[in-house]
Amino acid sequence: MGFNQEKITISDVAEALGISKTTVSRAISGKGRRQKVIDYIREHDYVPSPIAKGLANSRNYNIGWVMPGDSTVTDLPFFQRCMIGISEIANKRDYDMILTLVYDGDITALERIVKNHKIDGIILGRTLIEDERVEFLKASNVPFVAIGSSEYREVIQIDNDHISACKELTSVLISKGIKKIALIGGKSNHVVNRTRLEGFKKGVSEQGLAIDEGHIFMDADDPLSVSQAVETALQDKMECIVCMDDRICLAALDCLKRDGVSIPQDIKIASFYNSSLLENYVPSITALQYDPKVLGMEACNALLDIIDGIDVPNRKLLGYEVVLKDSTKE
Amino acid sequence: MGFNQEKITISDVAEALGISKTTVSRAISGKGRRQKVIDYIREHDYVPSPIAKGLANSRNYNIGWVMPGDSTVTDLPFFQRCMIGISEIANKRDYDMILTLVYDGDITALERIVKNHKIDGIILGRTLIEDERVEFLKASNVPFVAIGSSEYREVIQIDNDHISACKELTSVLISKGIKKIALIGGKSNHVVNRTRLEGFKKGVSEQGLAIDEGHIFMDADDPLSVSQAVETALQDKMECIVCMDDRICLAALDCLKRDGVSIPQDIKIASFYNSSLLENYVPSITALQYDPKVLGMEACNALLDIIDGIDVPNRKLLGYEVVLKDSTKE
DNA sequence: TTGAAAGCGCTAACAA
DNA sequence: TTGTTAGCGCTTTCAA
Repeated sequence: MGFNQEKITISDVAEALGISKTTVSRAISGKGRRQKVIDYIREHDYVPSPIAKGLANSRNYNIGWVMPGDSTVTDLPFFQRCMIGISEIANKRDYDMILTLVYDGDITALERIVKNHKIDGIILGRTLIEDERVEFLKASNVPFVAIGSSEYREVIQIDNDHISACKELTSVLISKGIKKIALIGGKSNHVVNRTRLEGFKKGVSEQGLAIDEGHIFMDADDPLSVSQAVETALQDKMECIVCMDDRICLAALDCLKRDGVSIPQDIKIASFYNSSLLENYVPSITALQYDPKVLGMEACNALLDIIDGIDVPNRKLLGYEVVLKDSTKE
Repeated sequence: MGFNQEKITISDVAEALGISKTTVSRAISGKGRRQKVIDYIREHDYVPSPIAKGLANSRNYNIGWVMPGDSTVTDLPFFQRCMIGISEIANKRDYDMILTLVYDGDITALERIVKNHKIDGIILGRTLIEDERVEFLKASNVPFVAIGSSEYREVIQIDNDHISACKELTSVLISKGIKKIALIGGKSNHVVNRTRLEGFKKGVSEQGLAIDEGHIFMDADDPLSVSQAVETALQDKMECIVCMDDRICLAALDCLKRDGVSIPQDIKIASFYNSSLLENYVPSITALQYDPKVLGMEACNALLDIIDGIDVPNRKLLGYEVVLKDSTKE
């Protein structure tokens, strides 16, 4: 059973050294510090079995990384970067990552790893306003953290500081003299979009402008809706279009190009999220810059801390950069 | 330790029913069939601990899915689709998937899951001509299968039938009267690219044309190389450009658009790989169509069969579709 | 500090 | 068909 390999166990080590398993175990876990043992296991490269270890203290040294199975091309790079951060930290702390795909309205895959006790904790990849995954996890008492903010107060959250970031970018734009500013946003049941909207409004208010609800286009998550929003913005002679994410921004840019509108002469444009998709665009696009990898690392550290019984803050917000480029030049 | 939950064990079930653990165990694994037991465990929703089960028969009911950590935006959708197929089958067969990112020249993450016995087998995400991952896995005696072909004979491989597919598409194009045909390909140390090249040449030969090595541009894995290749093709008045994958095709289309070359009037274009990136292009692009999800499913089934001691064929090739669209219209 | 022994929850001989 | 027993490889009381 299993694949053959030099299966040297803790008993072997104990026997070879003429001491008890207990001593070996202690030496390994840093309690007893017997150099002999350390040397021996290194030399014979003995690796403790995580399965046995798991059985002994009901853990399996795996965490679950839950990603929406229906992620679009544009989401993927973000999740990939998070994932890199997660697995880097996980491995460093001797954990591995079980990847689970869940779909809207079907969380069976999540239920299975929890019920089967395949994981010691879970990292949630994106949060919704009403999130059945969160509900389920709370009910089943599994340690978990969410990447992205959540309205559920008790949930441990790691997020970028979208509010401050969006507020700042908006504010900076307005302070450059822009008065008529439109916002095109994605699905409003994604927490992140709500948060960005909030930041935007704060930025507008901060600069003493009125919120122009007529030019805030939410739920524009397909090219057609974006196109309609852009057309309206053009007709109403808006000076700047702010897009909530890279995909929307790209769609908007497409429309503008199609219509022969030049940037930034005819209209300015900016994005609340930068990504590889947007990076090489000409003209260069003013955008907020985050680091999803760090998000993953922080989330993983938080989760493992919780598992280890260490207290972690309920909410951690990470930094951002406002990067001004040609698309908003005077 | 671990999160609290109604931890009902096999002993509890045995005691409650006044029978032995063995009988319960057998009933569960379908040996003994005692309806009483089945009913009881369903009712009290008892879930056997995979950790204990694992310890007892040295398995952990996890498979490793090894993906290149430095995948580009264009690769991601392919891997995602594979992944969906893998986890679907894995879950169905009561396994979970540990995701491991490896980098060119750094396979430590792979080594760790193997050495730590965290997985019962491995699926490799892409194959290289000289593959240190393959070397390592062979040496360490872990069951594994590769998605994509490999030159290592003994390796179990699941792949699309690229040779036939590329041959057929090439052949079809030529049979429509095209004589001067250029090929732009990616990294030649990727097995898939070698295979596609081979299929292309076969198609050309099949139609009685000579291989025009001067217009086969390999290792064009950046926009600049693609651009140079396209320019050469245009200068030399090629009638058709065939691209090895969607990314290259997209880059080529960019060049053509930039140069004001119209498709298919001025030049025809086709791709050996279709994807969501290419799908909505105008004009529609002639391309080969595969299903990465099926690839994942087949790979997973093969791996689990191997783990279960069932023989599987060394090589399995999946189907494809040649989809002719506007980009190659007369 | 060290070791003997029990136990984590399951499976697999071996007997009955 | 059923039960008894002995592990799987580790951690952790509890004494020494």
